Amino acid sequence: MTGISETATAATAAPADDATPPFRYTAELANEIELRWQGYWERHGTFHTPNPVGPLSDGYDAVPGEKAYILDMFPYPSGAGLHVGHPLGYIGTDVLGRFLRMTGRNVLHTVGYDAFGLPAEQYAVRTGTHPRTTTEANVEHYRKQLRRLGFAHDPRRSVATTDPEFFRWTQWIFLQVFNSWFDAEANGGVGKARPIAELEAEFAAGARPTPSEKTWGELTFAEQQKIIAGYRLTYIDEAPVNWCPGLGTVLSNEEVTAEGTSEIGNFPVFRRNLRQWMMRITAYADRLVDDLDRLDWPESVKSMQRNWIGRSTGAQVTFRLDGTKEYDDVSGDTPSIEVYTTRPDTLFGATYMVLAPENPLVNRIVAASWPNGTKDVWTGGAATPAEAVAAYRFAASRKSDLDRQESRDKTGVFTGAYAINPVNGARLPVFIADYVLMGYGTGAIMAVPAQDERDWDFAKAFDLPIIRTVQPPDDHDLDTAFTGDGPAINSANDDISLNGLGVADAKARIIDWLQDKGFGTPQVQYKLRDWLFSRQRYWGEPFPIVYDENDVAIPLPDEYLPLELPEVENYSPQSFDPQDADSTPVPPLARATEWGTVTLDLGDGPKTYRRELNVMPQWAGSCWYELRYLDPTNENAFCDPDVERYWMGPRDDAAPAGVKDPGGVDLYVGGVEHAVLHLLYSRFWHKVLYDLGYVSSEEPFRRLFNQGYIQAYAYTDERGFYVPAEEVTEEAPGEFRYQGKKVHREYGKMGKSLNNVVTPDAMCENYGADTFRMYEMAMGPLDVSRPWQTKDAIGSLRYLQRLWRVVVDEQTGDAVVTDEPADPETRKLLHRTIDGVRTDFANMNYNTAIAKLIMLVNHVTKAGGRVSREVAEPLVLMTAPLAPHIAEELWQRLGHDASLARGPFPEADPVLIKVDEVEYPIQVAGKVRSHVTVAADADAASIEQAALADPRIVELLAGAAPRKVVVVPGRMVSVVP
RNA sequence: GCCCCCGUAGCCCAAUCGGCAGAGGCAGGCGACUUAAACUCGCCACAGUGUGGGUUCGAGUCCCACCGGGGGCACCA
Repeated sequence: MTGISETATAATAAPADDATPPFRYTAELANEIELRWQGYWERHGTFHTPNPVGPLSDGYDAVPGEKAYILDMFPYPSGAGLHVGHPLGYIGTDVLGRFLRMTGRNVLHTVGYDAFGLPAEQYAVRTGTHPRTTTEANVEHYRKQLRRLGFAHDPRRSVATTDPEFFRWTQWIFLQVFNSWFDAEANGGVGKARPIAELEAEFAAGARPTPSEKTWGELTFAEQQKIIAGYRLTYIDEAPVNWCPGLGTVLSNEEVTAEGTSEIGNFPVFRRNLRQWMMRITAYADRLVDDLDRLDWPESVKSMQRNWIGRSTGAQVTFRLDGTKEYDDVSGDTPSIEVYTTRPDTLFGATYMVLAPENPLVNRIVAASWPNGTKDVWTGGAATPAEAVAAYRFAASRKSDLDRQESRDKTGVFTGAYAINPVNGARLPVFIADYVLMGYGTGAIMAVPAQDERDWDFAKAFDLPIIRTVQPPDDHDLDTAFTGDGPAINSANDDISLNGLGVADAKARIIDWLQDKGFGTPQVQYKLRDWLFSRQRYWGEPFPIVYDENDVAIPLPDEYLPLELPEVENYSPQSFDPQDADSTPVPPLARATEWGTVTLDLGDGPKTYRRELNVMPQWAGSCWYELRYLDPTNENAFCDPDVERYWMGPRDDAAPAGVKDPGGVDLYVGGVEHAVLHLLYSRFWHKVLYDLGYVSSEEPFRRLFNQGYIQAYAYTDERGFYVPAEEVTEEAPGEFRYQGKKVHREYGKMGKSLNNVVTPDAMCENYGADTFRMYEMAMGPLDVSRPWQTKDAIGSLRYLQRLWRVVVDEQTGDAVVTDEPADPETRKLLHRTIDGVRTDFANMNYNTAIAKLIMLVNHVTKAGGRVSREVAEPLVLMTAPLAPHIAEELWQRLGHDASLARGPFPEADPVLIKVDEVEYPIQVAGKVRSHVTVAADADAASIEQAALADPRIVELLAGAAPRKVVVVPGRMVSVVP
């Protein structure tokens, strides 16, 4: 925890002094007004949003219009508190929510806290403070900071994932997932989750055969459960996982960077086989990809998810090994190699094969000695294939993922074995090489160097033949592979010819043939792996699972929820040397020895059970929090189905034509960094809940918007130390000084270590929350990143001061508007402004809305004299979503008793927006030469006539008839001489 | 290496379907107010749209190439 107001602030609004008029809108006055109205809103429950049914339904009958569910990605409450970058999205959603509420919508908007997580735990490890203590203090601090900004949040709906009343349902949902399996046949092959009980019934009835000799009834409970575990949507598996000794925990694939380090802390991550909880997210891979098309999301996020799921279609093909070697060591069968390929059309061009070094098949196929025809480069210098393979495997095992990436040079050794190409009987030498990964496909490939760059490189390095089976275009560099489309060549046997076919047709033809002959089948592959769900940490949700004497995982019955964390002496997972790949995780809960075993009566008398000692990852709570906001006090369900249907249910009119609306939150705003973590996990959980009938929406977030980041300049002195950014001055363009000395400017994040943090607290103190909100929205469109410049905020303060003076006399504090009507010009401007501001707000174009408001204020200010109420009131109302406190204050001073939170919002008179005359620019030879003013409803012919009659144009044409005249009604006239 | 997004005034940003490059703000200059300064108010100036081609009557906007910035992916067969 740090002090938040220690930041020095050089540029601030000038303080009020004796010379300042007594009722000027200064920072001091703004602060007084803001605190007062925040108190008012809280006392009156102004932003309590009614549900259609249930305990929060008070006031629902008075709701005038449609609902709108607006959501921010909830924050992790860190000890450092907020800086000015954090609230950007929250202000954006607040402005929209306030605007919609003023126009009659029932707006649900609140904020909660993603409060389980590593920092509080690491702080606990260092200081012994319970993570709950730290977390609750941080949440309190965040609440205060956010409250000060005047958000129209429903405070009753704010939850924290660490509340037992919240994680009780996180655990409950986990159990629903545990008690479900994915029936891929269901729903016309789309597949859906179904209760495990239905699966057990199928086994028991014999409708589904057991994978053993015995019938279901003959199997023991433990044996049955072992079979069932292979179906559950969450299950324990011994599998290669990402073990991060530096953090003392395992991590999901999504939490590991491409460099093979942990996303948090940047520690090395190692692949280890460990027993861990997994979530069968891969069962949903198709739906997760396909349903992206139904979402109103940024294309970049969609493409990141598509990429992560990595669906590809191709074929699995069987290559028989050349049967000259004795393979009767195990089964007597001649082994074969299964490969996955997306290019079965290139089968005729396969010239060798590669197994991943870790592929278990390697042991069986290694030849006793180098066969005839073995080239020197294939042997790795070893005397026998076995030696070469052993040496290569050893070397490969020593390479980290990072090492593998650093060099793309192709390495490998020959196994001494040959496989037979099913399409032409060619003998293909089988290699092992680390460019083939065990974790994808079958861990084996057919290599087609002519149509694959990697295979090309390997073939060149190992002197292997290259056969082109797709005709490259004439301009193709013949020293490279050709991976594009083209007619097949060299691709025929006695039975089938692909020659002349394009890639797609050739694929279809050969797959049919392979299937016909029993050599292969069509196959879909995914990069997505199951989600590793357990963590060796303390500060997370405990699994509601116990184990019986046979190690069978038993779900805790509902009445045992929430299962709370035990008190422990020491919060740290066992700590390890970050480089120690062979260490083994030990969860902190293992220290709670009494808690770890428990005697329960789960139906067959009291028995002793062992508890699960891992906890859930931080993503668990954020997988469903948007549902809890809807019905936060419900003790019987995570959310009432009627409430969910009202706020998130699918609606025909919410999707573009031809798209079946999946439902979900109407607008979800947050940073792009969650593109494949939170946003993929929560979609998965939501789909399970949908399949099980708990929610009516198929997707959690119908529309997603990524806000930009507020970045900041940082300055280093000649020693390289960061100096306080707020005290740096620009002496000349590009020349920056701190205390007279030159400093060097950098651009990037805002952070304590860069000495450039500006807090919302400081902005409120020096300008007021309304100015701060206004400035953040005026800086540019919400989705664009921009640099923070504290001094620029003065412009927003000036606007609010002018608005204030429109209503209030700075000397007396009295309202000064007149009841005289506005002059026609002002009235027209007003209605054009209303029209534009409405559109801009609805599209979240706040910067342009602000520009229009400033124009109107400047217009009436410039005119001098008292401003008509007819203009002043709409101005105040239109400013309200952006700067709600001053707007409430002025609204009251204009004589209104009620809050403006529910409107009215001004409406533009269509008659007044209409223009009756249009000034057309006239271009001659593409250059603007003159202007002519014509009635707005004039037809093209009369516009042309007027333009050609213009003296300047007559002069330019000098009597010649124009070759062509282009008239764009409402726009311009172009004359081609 | 591949893919995506963005380059408009000193700075942050506007500019419907391709139709007069400027809405707004900051900074700057001049002036009013002030004993003075700050605040406030008024007025003013400032770019031809990263570069080079192309399409068009007309290009900031569309197409191609390149340069600069940001992001994603990176042996996924």
